Amino acid sequence: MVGRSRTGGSSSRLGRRFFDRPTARVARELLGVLLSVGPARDPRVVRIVETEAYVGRDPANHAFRGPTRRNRSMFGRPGTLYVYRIHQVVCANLVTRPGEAVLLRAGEPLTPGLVGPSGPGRLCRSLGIALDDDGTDVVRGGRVSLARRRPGERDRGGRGAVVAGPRIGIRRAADRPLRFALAGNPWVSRPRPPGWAGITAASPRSSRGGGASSRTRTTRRRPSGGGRSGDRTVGR
DNA sequence: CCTCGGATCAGCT
DNA sequence: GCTGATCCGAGGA
Repeated sequence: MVGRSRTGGSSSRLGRRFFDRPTARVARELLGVLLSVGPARDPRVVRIVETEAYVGRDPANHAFRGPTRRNRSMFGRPGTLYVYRIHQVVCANLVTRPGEAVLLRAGEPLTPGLVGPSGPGRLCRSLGIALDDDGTDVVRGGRVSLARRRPGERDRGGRGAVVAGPRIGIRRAADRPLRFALAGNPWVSRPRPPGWAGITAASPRSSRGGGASSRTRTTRRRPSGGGRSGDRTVGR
């Protein structure tokens, strides 16, 4: 389901307007969107399958206490990339409105060889997103860009069922479900949101709208040795 | 300056 | 399922 013809625009690239909307909604609609990083001739691409919204008046939001040197990107234009470091990894967010953003938590690898895009830190490491990319405007398009589909590719029409739940690693996040994921997608990080299991597991008449679960593979296989680190220092 | 704790992840029980 | 590595940012003294 999902309107396949909402194609008001001609370009598949996400524009400023897409991001300049309520954060939770942007987070939800980013599911299914293609995220590309690197040179146009050889980009690393994933399909976003899990996100989290960080809204205003939320203590867990990095921008909660106003602008600082670290979070200044969060006050940039809608579509600005906010990359921060935690422990030893980096996480990427897309700014919606000033002081609010969407954390990219996981992606389904579309580029051969891409590994471990499950989890915000792994997603960045796999794609090659670094602190250098902080402040990038993905609407203008550069090393990092977002699109509904690949160039010349046909519209897939629909992203499948979406499940929501509390955010990961946030205390008292029980207020409302701001974590979104594609139901049944094997690349969604754990713990899985409520409703996830119901889609793939035991559900007599679950086959509703196409087997999102056709891929009965191990959730997180690690091609140790083959795919390699995927850490290949991307450009510059 | 010092303290606290984290939008994580890997590894072990 | 739980713990610890690891280290920087933010805030208070």
